[in-house]
Amino acid sequence: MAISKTEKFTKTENKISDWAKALSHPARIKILKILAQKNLCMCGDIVDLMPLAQATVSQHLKELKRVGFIKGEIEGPKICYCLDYSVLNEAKNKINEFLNSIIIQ
Amino acid sequence: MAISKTEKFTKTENKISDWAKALSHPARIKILKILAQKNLCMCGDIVDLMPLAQATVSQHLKELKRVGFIKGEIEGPKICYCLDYSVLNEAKNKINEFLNSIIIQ
DNA sequence: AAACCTTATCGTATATTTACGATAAGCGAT
DNA sequence: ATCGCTTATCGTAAATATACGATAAGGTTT
Repeated sequence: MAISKTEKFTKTENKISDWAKALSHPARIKILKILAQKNLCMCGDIVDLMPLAQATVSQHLKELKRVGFIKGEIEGPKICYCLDYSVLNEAKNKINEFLNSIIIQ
Repeated sequence: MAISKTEKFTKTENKISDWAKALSHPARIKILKILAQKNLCMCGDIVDLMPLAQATVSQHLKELKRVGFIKGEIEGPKICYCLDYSVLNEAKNKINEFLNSIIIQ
């Protein structure tokens, strides 16, 4: 974009769109699914299951971390990723609330 | 991006992320809100309520039309936009279903 | 410490997104 | 037909996003 117009919109509008942005790539949807199935997951295992290079997966993980959907903890030489259910729940509720508010009159 | 990797992901992963992409800008969240309040809305009225130039608003409307969240009908010289509740409902349900599937074990 | 494994970051290329002014395209009224 | 109004599209600039190989950074093991 040219210049960010974040300040022209409300906090809620920015929050909803920011969560949506984190969900706006199929790779990130797939990563969230993988983490949901395994509960805890070594970074390397995620990379193995993804059709993308390690560096690219790392970038997607960073974006998911940015909004707080996942957390990573150092486990020796590896990193153990897991979902942050409280943030995911908040996002789920607020997105749902928003969509309901525009659908139901 | 370099090369699109859409074919490497499932139809559902692509669908969810595509809906999320449409919601990934505060301007588009605001446009949906405006349309929800007014039910029907002339394009010009939307432009007047947005902190962006007419050409930019038109681009955002195009993205919302692309995924089917809104429809536009020609009304003489103007264009009347409205929400497509069936598509919005489908998106709401599928996004909610997805988030529930990763939150609830 | 050296070799090894794991993952983040850097550098880079390309595509896409966002934003805007200017213009075109379509309709209504004069 | 021309003028005025409305909105999409074009052209363009700048920012972001996506992808990958290469490298760095940090821990383990030998």
